[in-house]
Parts: sequence; structure tokens; C-alpha cells
Amino acid sequence: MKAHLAKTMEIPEEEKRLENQLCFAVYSTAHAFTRAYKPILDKVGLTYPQYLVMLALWEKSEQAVKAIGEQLDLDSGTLSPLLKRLEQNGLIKRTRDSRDERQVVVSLTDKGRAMRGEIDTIMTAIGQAAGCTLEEMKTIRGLLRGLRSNLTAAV
Amino acid sequence: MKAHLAKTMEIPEEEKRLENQLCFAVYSTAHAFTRAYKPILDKVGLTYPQYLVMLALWEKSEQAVKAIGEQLDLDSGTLSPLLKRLEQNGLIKRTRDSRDERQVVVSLTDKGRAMRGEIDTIMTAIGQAAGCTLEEMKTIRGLLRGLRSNLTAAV
DNA sequence: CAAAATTCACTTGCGTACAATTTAATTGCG
DNA sequence: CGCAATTAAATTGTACGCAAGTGAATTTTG
Repeated sequence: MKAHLAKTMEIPEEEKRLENQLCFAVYSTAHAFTRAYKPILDKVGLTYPQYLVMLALWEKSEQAVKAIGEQLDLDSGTLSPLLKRLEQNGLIKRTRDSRDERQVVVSLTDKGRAMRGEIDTIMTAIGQAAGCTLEEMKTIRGLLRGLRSNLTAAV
Repeated sequence: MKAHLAKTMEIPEEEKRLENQLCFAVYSTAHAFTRAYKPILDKVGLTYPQYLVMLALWEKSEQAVKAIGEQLDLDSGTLSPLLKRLEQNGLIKRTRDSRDERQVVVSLTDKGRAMRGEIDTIMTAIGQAAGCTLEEMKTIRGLLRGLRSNLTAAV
């Protein structure tokens, strides 16, 4: 991918408007997603970031905090209190790894495992709300992955 | 746009993985943007949401809190403390509207107006970091607008 | 092998987000 | 006109995000 504007080229005023910022499109869509998830996730007692952690655990039911952080791109400063709340709600268990006492292994409880039964209901509801075709979904997903990887590499 | 999956159709396991969620692609790209902006905005002493408010004010230098909230899709619970910080930093001024005392009119100070001079530097830097063509940018922006409008309508 | 460097999770502090409540001002309706 | 409903902003309480720092465990290195 190439830079869209050369350094010497003036940025047109129209491109400086809030509504035309790509970052804002991403930012506001992220909020729209969170709001769309809220009534659905309220029913099962999860927040949206907690739901993402559960998705990671439903894929692999025993993971260190660090591994979860790598998938979600979140650090322990965010995850520690979040995981504590999931534990208080009885969905996960946290135990020190006996092989490496620095690590905390997060694992699903029966209740946490059982909650995976809601996944189809949740995803269908969100799919309806997003209201785009599988094709569009894949297109956006792919474009965002490229964008994210550029942004991450740049820092 | 049509729903991508009929209610009676099973969702394939692959589509249930965290990495394949459209919501997660949006969520993690939003974070990547915030991180990419951080070193750039640190230089001018703004956070990313504060920068978005400044963009709105650089377009129209006097606006009620409500009007700003409508553009950013944020409520006064978020904006009130944020605007207080912008005021403390001397970038904006807040005054009660004499025609309608319920409203608080936010306006740029000279310092806030002067900061617009940084906009080209900031946008060029982010454009480089995002590293996509103007074409791609417009494509993603357009797709996200559609997605956001669907999600908002659904709630 | 022991000291230094690194790693992992936790904690603290600050700044969003957002629901819900509060207070003050304005509008609308009988 | 007068009171109820509405509106705008601020406040309170909960939950992220993330930088920076702490402390304990492990790895690296001299």
C-alpha cells in the first residue's frame, strides 16, 4: 500500500472535516457495535469486552492472561480487573501456573462453558443488526485487518 | 442490505472465532488508531477524543454541547468532563447561552484556533501510518458508514 | 553459580463511555 | 396564565483502556 497523499500536497479542506476522517468512521462504528450488543449481552450478564474474552476462551478453554491479551490486543492493566469480574460472576477460574508461577491460567467453569450455548443467538442477532451480506462482511473485515496491521506496524 | 445468514441456518464454527468477528475487526482497529495517534497528539497535548472535539470546533467555532455530542455520538456524561479539561488547557471557552440558559456554548479561544495549524501535520502523519490509498480510504469509510447506520437503526 | 535483566500479572492514576439521576430552564397544553 | 412535560448539562457510579510502577518468578549472562 502507498501513502494516499504526498507530503508536499495540500490536504483539501473537505478531507479535514470530522465526518470524513477514516479514524472517526472506525471509532463511531465501534461505539455503534457496542450499543447494538448491549441489550443482547445484558441478557447473559456480559459486557462487550467480557464477551470478547469469552469468545477467546470458547476457542481454547485454558489460557494464560498474556495469551488472551495477545488475541484481544489488551494489556493486563485492562484484563486483570475484567477477569476478576468474570470470576466473580462464576464464568472463569484463575489459578497460578505451577510450572511458571508468574503466569495466571484462566479457565472456563461449567457455567462459562454452558454459556457458549448462547453464541448462535447472539451472533444471529448481531448479524441482523449489522444487516450486511456475508460478502460485505468479509470485505470490511479484510480491509480493516490490513489497516490495523499498517497502523500497528507504524508505531 | 440483507441479513447475511437466515435464522434457520447454522453458523459455521469458523465464523464463531474471535478473529473472524466483524465487530472485533472494528474494535481492534479503533484501538490501533488511538495508539497511532497517541505520539502525534501527545506533542500538542490532546487525547484522541479531545482531538475529535477540536475537529468539530475547527469546522464551526461556536457550538452547544448537544451539537458536538450529535456529531461525535457522545452524551454530556462523556463530554462535560472532557470539555472541562479542554477549557483548563485554554483551548476552549464555555459560556451559558443567554437566549437559552440551559445550553452551554463551547467556543474556541485564540490558542484553540491557533492549534488548527497542526492539522496538516497530524493528518499527514496518520495518513502515512494508515498507509492506504485515497481509494481504499473512501471504500472503507463508505462501508463503515453503512454498517454504522444499520447498527444504529437496529437498536 | 550469582547478579542482572527480563517477564508476568497486579495495581494506581487518568481519561473516556455510558446508564441513571439531578437540577435548572424552557415549552406546551389545558 | 400556570403547571406538567420536556430539554440541556452536569453529576454519580460502573467498566473499560492504557501508561507507569511494583513485586515476585524466571531467564540470561558474566
